[in-house]
Amino acid sequence: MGERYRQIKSEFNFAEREAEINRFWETNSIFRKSIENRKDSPRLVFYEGPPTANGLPHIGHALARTIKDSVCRYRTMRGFLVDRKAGWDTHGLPVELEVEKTLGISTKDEIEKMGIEKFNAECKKSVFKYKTEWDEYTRQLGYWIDLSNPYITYTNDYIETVWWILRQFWDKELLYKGYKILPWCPRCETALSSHEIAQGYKEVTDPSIYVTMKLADSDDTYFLVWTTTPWTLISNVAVALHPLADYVKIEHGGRKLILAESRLSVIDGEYEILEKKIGSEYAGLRYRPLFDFMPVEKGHYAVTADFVTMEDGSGIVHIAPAFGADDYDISIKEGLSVVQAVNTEGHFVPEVVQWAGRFVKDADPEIIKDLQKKGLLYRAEGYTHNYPFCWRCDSPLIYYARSSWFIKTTAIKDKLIEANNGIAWYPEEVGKGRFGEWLENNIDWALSRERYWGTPLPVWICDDCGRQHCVGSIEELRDMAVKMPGDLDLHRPMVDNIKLKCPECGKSMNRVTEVIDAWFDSGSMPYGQIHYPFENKDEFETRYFPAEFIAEGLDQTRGWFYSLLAISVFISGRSSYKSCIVNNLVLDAEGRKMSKRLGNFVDPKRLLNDFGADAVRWYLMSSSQIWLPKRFDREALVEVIRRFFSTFQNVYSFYALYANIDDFAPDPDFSPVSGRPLIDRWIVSRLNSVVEDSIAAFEQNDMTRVTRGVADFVVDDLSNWYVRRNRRRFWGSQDNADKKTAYQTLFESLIAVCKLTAPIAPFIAEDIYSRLTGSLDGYPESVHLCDYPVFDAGLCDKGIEREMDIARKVVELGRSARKGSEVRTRQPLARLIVLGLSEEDRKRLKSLEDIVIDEINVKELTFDKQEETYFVYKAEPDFKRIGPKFGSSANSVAAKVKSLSGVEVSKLVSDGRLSVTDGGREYEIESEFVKIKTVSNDGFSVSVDGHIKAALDLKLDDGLLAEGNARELVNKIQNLRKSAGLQVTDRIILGISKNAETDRALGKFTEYITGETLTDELTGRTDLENVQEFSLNGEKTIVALVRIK
RNA sequence: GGGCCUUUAGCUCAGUUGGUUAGAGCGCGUCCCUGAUAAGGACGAGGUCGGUGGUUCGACUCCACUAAGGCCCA
Repeated sequence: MGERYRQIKSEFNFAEREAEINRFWETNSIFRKSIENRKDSPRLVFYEGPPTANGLPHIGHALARTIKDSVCRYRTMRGFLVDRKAGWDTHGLPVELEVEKTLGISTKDEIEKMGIEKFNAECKKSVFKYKTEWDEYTRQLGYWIDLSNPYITYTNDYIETVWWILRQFWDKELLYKGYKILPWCPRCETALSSHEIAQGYKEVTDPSIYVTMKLADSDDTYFLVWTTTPWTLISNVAVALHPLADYVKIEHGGRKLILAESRLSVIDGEYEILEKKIGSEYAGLRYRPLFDFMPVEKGHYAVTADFVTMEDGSGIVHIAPAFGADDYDISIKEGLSVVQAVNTEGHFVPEVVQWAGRFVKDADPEIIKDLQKKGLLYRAEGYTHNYPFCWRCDSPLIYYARSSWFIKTTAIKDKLIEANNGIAWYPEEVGKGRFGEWLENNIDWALSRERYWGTPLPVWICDDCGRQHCVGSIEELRDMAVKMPGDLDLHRPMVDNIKLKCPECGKSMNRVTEVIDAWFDSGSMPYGQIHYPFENKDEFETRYFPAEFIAEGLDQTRGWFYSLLAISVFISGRSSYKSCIVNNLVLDAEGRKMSKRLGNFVDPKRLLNDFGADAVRWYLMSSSQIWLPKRFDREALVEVIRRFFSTFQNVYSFYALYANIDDFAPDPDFSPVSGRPLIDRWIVSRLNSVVEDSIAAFEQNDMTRVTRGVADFVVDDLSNWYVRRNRRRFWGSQDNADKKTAYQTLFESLIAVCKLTAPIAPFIAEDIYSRLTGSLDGYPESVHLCDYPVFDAGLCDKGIEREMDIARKVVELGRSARKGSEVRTRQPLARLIVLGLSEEDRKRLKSLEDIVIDEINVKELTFDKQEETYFVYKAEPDFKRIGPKFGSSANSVAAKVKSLSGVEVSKLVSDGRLSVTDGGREYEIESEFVKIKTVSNDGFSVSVDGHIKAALDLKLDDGLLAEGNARELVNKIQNLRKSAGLQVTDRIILGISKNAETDRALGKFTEYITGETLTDELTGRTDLENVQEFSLNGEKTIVALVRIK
């Protein structure tokens, strides 16, 4: 026997097979060839969102990467050149945090003490801490991306591009220094930008307290003031009321309180309203401060502000300009003092003697207690709301007045919105909804970070004349530098040490100390990855920009999607990506977010080892739409293997088993599809329909539809119908044309399935493909070097598909009827009668009658219209419906329904209603009131599906019984052969005991029995080596056999 | 408080422009097949399509309100 097609070993393991394929790809540079192959083809630009390698990859990365890889592979197979350059995001707080942890330090003081140079050196080392794991993960997942030449955001080239971009903003006066209230991380001691705080909202319960502030010129009147941040009370300078809202002064518990009328519900117990005024009438009223740690030059009186709401609190809010954007704006307007009782680490300053050095949030309970002691606390409770936390270190953020550098994105807001409208978002809602909303509410990008490991902000300021200059290239730096270091590294502290000569006054200029938001780095990657414009300037628009697509998780909406858009809209006037595929989170099996706290992370490495990358990839694409939150389900993953992969492999194994015996080599010229049998033309047509739909789905980035369509085809059509129906064609020992045609059709189908599957399950596709083509000439060495299948309308015949649908439907009905009759399939029956088909469908079915006859094991397929010959309709009352309609007479109606004749029920079914008279009363029965059943007439077994009915004629005659017995005997003999351990090719001597039933079988079917069972000698002996006794139609029967050596 | 999304069988999910009887896989039950065989297949049970109201001859589908959950933002 030849081994033209390598069989799949039964002990094979997915992960091992994939490792082997990976070696094949690497040894033969398949990835590189897949790109070089297309060197004369149109380019399709793809951008890789850079991960950070100082954390381990998780299952969510597998989702985004599978999408990216599948689309890129698909596009390559469709004839595009798709460059895929990897990238690493290397700057920023997460890196610094990791290093602090390793060094056992936690403040900026400690960093500066050890020296920025040393600290940054550690950061640089730490950046690729898990690079090995990432590379291995990438490889194991089968993610084809060029890891050999990645862009790295910390290189001088990359930073130079970022500087150049910043310089463009500078020249347009869109890079500025401002003083604003910013979300501030007290642990990291730096401000965060809006897209950073967007990453870290959490629901928490904070104190919600009402304090009383005594009016300055009254002994018993107080403002009732609400706040959720007690620690800011120490920096209080004013209280604010809504100018137009109604406020009341009430007598309550022995004192007078002022609060909003609509917030009186916060008062516990009795009160009396003394006066009612609008907010503005209280403006200017002075009050006595709760605390006097901090001097206040101007303040401690009531102001009015539109932002005061009547939704919660008392309608009077406390104002601390240093800790709230609204508060700060008011203070500017009113000229109030800004009191800052908190340092950059979030601790109280020394002046706040009582709590000096305490972290403000920790001091809250004590402050509340203190107020209570002084009798100034009216009420304290909890307030549950979403509060921002640092997205990396998890500290609660505080709003804090700070100077910072900004990019004036609000100046290009309209352009951002316009550019966004031109992006094709998948799914659409993300772009139009979530991202669009975000852009509508755009605020300036807080760019600077008072940190160490990042792209230094290239702004120098003259010590003397104050002139500011933004450096846009290394060359410019060199030109302006007083002294350049030899071995240039564009990081702190080396850059800090470079002084420039002021072009204005000639004095020395120093760099500002800030570095920039790492999101600006990653958003610069279309330019930075090729060192634009210092290199690749001319090819930029033709080869590198914009990307046809990018694909990342939903969490990048405010992150990378935004930074990419903001930068490219400004630099290039349009979006750097034409389409964007957005995937949702991978949740655990209970639908909860995977988190360290819950410990419910799925270990991706283990997953890949246990099930293989293909299964993980296919599962991620097929289980649900990628834009829905995905519940990770191990069982479903196993099911992918069982249903699709195993079936696919099984079909291959079947092909290989027989094609090896015949040493078959495909030759399409030998049998053009048009000349092949109907069932071959059918499977080819189905295949083409799947090709057409897969392409359409891929074009919409709908990988879910692709996977489902392909899997259904392989399982339902190719395996369960085409192969099963055609087994006998492959068995024949003669080498005839029909067998070759069957091989040819199955070969072509398998090759096509390999190609269809290749983008999403690249390993199994490659494996089967290489087994199929390994011994053949003229095939590319890898499925990934092939073109994606092309839809051939000429081979797609919806008529044939419709025919087969009907045939399969009738077969199903026949089986159902078999089941109802309890006549086993082995017993042939005379005929199956089909009713309810149109003339056209009858004709269609007739052409496939052999299939139906064979599947149902009947001698004949006929058609009829006379339903009553085979079954009668029977109506059963549906009490749930009849009851409400007929009330007390429901029972008599039900009885009438039961007594309806078959003819009457037919009429009811066809007309939907039936007029009846019952006990002199006339009414209508509607078809909704009854459940319709069919009852087979004697001698028939009927099954119904909609308007199609199939009736099995149960009459048996001698001939049918004889054949049934023969088949029963064959079945028993085959079982015996198997249990005796015989090979399928072993010849035997067979003995069958003598009785009426075996005589009947042997009378006509001796040849059939001996042929099927490979019997050389048939005897009546029952004392052979292997014996089986059973009942044949009630007669005790013995079969015995022995292998002929 | 705002935006977006989800809700269909015990579980995971389909359900195309509104159209006869709402589907699949798993699980469950009952069987069949035995030359793809430590495979394969069939049949069956199981659903008031989150709820209420509306539009329509007709609603899982469109509209309004509402409930629960998720993500994001204030």
